[in-house]
Amino acid sequence: MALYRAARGTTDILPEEQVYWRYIEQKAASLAQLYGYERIDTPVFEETGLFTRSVGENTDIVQKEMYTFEDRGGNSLTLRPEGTAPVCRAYLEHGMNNLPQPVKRYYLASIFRYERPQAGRYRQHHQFGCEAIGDADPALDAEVIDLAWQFFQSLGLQRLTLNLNSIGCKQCRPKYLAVLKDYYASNLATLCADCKTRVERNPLRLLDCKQATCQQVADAAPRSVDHLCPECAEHFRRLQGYLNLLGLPFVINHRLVRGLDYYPHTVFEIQPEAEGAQSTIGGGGRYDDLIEELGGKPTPAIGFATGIERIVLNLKRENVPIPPLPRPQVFVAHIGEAARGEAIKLSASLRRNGGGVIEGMGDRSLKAQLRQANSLGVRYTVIIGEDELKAGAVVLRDMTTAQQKTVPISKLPAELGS
RNA sequence: GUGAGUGUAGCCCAGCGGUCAAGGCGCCAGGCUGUGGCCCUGGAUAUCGAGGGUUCGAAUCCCUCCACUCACCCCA
Repeated sequence: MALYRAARGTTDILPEEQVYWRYIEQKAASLAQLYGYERIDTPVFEETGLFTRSVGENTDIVQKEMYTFEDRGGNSLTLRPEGTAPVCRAYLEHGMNNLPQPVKRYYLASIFRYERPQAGRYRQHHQFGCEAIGDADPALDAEVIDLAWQFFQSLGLQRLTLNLNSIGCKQCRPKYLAVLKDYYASNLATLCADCKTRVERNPLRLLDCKQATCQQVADAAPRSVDHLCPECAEHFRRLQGYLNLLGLPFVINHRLVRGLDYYPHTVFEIQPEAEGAQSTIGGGGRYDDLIEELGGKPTPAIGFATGIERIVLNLKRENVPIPPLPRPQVFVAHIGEAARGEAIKLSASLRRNGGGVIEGMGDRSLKAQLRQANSLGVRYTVIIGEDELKAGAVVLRDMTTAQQKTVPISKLPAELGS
């Protein structure tokens, strides 16, 4: 029947799903506003270099997941695979370093990654993200984490875990990585095949391998928090103090690392308790070196992002009640062609008055039109036939009580308003 | 990129070698010629994922491909 279907890993968001999306977007926007974030929309594609440079040449995202193409002018462009770099690019491009710091921006945007689709994972997904650029205060870390946490709270998601870690800065991280490599080199025999290659390629990733035996090795591995330089240690200590002040129930997870190269210092992730492969619904951290990497002055920053699809998944899983979207409450039915013109005029005037109206179409029987009104779930049906036309009136039927009465057209708005 | 499972109307699905591919939901219409929801009756909608093979005969068996789902990798 259908000649085409949505491309692999993409999906249509149908009206049944839209309730969740509107609910989430509205919560995101109002919460961001409470913390002083203003919305920014960046283009869906950017010069490829922006991402290879910021996300990191050796990350999976850059190596195998980007939608990169050449346009007719020969430029290499890439559909954005994450939201932070474009915001940083805009920060620099528009001289936002001249604004009061930190600059706070949020976005709701499509993200594209060429991956094998599965539950909670798509080739086009959507993120709500916040970025606070231009301040190194650990209080800003705490505020961002609080925003992320409150976001999920306000959505009604329970049973979440807030994981926190610090993976050091440019100074202390290399030293820690050396210690980590040494430790793993001496445990090489017990590691899974993937981990054996990670020891050289991406040692931090060793820590969150899902293999049982690797987890035992990871549990006993040297901890990044024990190898922080004094500045990083102090930052992390103060952050925890602020989080305690806020009453946020964080747990320090020594095995929490993040997949993008640009995260130093603070990293955090929020995970639902429910099982399933996609355990993370939101995460973030500091990216103090990114603005400089993109050609700006050294500028500390922190942000976080959440996947809307995964939030929807969890809202459904936890049966969180979602308020319904408003729909027209009036159906206008007509009997015969003569009444048709009046039905059209009446519908239009009700709408201009601010009321939603659905009109019966075609020359269908009154019975059929009422059936439709019923399945649409409207509160009232207005009926216009020849009798009403002559009298300058309509029949107003209350669909819930099945009571109906004849009212003059001029009185109809008042009747519906009650 | 790797592995497993599944593909029959808009949706849920029966049929697993032999009449027009069954049922439910939904849709349309009638019973009630100007009145919905319940009930009853009727109707429309399926190249049985695609291509090839085996067979007198394939939705059913075999092969290839595609898609979907789930998991790994990785990530939101």
